[in-house]
Amino acid sequence: MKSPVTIKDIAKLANVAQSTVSKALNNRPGISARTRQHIISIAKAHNFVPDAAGKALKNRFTNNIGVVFCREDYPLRNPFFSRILEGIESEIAFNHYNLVLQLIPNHEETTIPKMIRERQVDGIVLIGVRNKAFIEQLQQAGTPFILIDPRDYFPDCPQVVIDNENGTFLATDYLIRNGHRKVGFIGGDLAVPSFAERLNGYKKALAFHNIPYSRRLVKTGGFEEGYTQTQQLLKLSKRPSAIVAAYDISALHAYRAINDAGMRIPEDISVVGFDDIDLAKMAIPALTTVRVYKEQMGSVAVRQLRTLIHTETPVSFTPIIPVKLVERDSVKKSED
Amino acid sequence: MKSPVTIKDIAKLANVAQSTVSKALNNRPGISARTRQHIISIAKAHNFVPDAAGKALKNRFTNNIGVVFCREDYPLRNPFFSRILEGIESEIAFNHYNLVLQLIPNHEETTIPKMIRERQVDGIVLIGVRNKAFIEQLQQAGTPFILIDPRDYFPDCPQVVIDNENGTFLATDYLIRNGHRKVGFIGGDLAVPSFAERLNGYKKALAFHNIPYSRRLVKTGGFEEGYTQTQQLLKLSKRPSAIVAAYDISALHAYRAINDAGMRIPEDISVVGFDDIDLAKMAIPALTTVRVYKEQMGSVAVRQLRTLIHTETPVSFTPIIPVKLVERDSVKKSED
DNA sequence: CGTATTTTGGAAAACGTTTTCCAAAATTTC
DNA sequence: GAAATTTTGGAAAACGTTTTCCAAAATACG
Repeated sequence: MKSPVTIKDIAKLANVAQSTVSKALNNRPGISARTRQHIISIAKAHNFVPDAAGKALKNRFTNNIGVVFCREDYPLRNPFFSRILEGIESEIAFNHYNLVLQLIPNHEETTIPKMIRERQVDGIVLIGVRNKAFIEQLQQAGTPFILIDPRDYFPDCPQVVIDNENGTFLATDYLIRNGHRKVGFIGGDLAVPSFAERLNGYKKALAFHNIPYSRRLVKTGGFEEGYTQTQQLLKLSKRPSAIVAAYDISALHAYRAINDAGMRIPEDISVVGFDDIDLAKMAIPALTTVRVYKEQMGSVAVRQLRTLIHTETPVSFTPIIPVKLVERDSVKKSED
Repeated sequence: MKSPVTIKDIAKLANVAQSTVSKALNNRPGISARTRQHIISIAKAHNFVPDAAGKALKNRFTNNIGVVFCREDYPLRNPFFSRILEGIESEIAFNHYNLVLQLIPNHEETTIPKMIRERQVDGIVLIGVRNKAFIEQLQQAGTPFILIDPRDYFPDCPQVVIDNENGTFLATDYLIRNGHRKVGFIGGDLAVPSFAERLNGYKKALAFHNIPYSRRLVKTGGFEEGYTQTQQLLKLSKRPSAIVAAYDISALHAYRAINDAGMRIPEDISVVGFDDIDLAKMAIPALTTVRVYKEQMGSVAVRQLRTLIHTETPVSFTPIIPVKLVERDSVKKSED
């Protein structure tokens, strides 16, 4: 590592004081246009770039934003989280911040990451964190933070959420309008609030069309159990003609189960997913699903966080990211 | 943001000098075990954590490692890159470093990212960078760096590479051993060295089995053109009974083309991929492919980089990550 | 031309660490 | 018990910035 050129060097070269260089380079008033130009040109010529550590020490701002995922979610390989990260990244890059990525385990005893305790970041975005103790530590420490799609409710925390209920309402409504009266529902864990919301949307759509809700048509459990959940639905004496999956991943597991049972999509059974991950349109047949604007969630979160960082008394405001039904080929439509 | 507790506060509380606190906390000699313990317990009690900026300023080490991808590769949504990133992340976390993520455009005029010029990172890992000017700037600046799977050859740079040639050799050899004499090859851009290597492996396997190489069986071009490439192969008067795809993504596009042509895998035509991304085993039928140990590439790169950072005169050493053929269900086997 | 005002640039301190050097205290040696 | 040696802890400087405060220089005013 070559020894870098410092503000002191520039001052010497320009025959001025350090403070003058600083003023010139940071557009501070108090020096003439002439000297400012002079200094700027010398700094450029010598490739001067102010040192981040020096700046951070003085300014108390690092220009870094931390992005925290749960390790257990395998956020990097999970296409849903990846897209959120893309949104976060682009917004951070746009604002000339740095993105510090951190995966944390989800134990109750998890302590605040080093990067925060050491004041390496000005604020953090948390995705999928469901650890109450962790959040409380953060609040105590006074670190600005924002939650994306929190798995547990932290009602008094700044957060960005998905319009889950509306999404499954749209999906279920769409199926019913296309002649499906018996609609199954598969998905994850009822203890997860966002999943509970999705189930709710399904129920509301049934109610809206005066179709009685039947517990037997709903299969919950592990996030990845779509295969067995679907098998159970197919075994029912009066099996559903359509399935709403709370996650595209579940829907794709359903695809396999349906395929293995010798049935065809959508001729024998229709499927609608939720999330619109990349695989949805790659699947055969392409999956009709509820699109979640994942990139938007990420970028909105960063924008919110930036105001949190730079404002003294933050106003709590919870953006709800809308959803949209994307019609593809996995639903059999009624003729009329 | 609450004002944090500094080393000065601890010194005051413990009735010692700052320097003594520093020695105690950093296991430096020159103080008695008694005072060391005393100071440590006080520091603990007051949740003292040394400030990163202060440390960096003094030490000239940030404990940050930069990870640089090309924006055009969409590395976050690309499962291949994601897995590399997972490997990088786990190795970085293991060493208590921070990961600073940075996507750069791939123009020739791209300048060194701010995080490097400002000395925010101790070194960087570059993935898929094919920009000569960029690499040269880096060398000039003296930043420690390592390349992963470089798209162009930078022979004198530290790098981690895939055993591409061996991979396609194994794939092609496997097909031939299973009775396939007419084997097609699809993939990306010949200007990309790693792709050229993959093509080479295919040729070598043919030669090994005394099968003449035919240019007509090889379809190159865009990374994502697997669909049309496969269509072309299927249209040949004597169409191949098997296809080697240089990337799993290409293979999955081939799946669609084959499906759309009304043929079945592997009964009518066999397919082998390369990379072993997640979708490979999820595909129907599960894709036989060449596994690349992507996580290992990432972690090896970080390990190499760490020695580059902490050594004065680095020894250039190029780890070649091995590959392995993973048999699944997309190849029709000969009876014998 | 002398005074009042404004503009300009510099000296010094501060941010939170670590490290070097030195003096005082404690211990050993005779 | 004094001298020589070792151990212990403190004062100060340094890392690269920014900011505050002040004095000198330039300009305006009468």
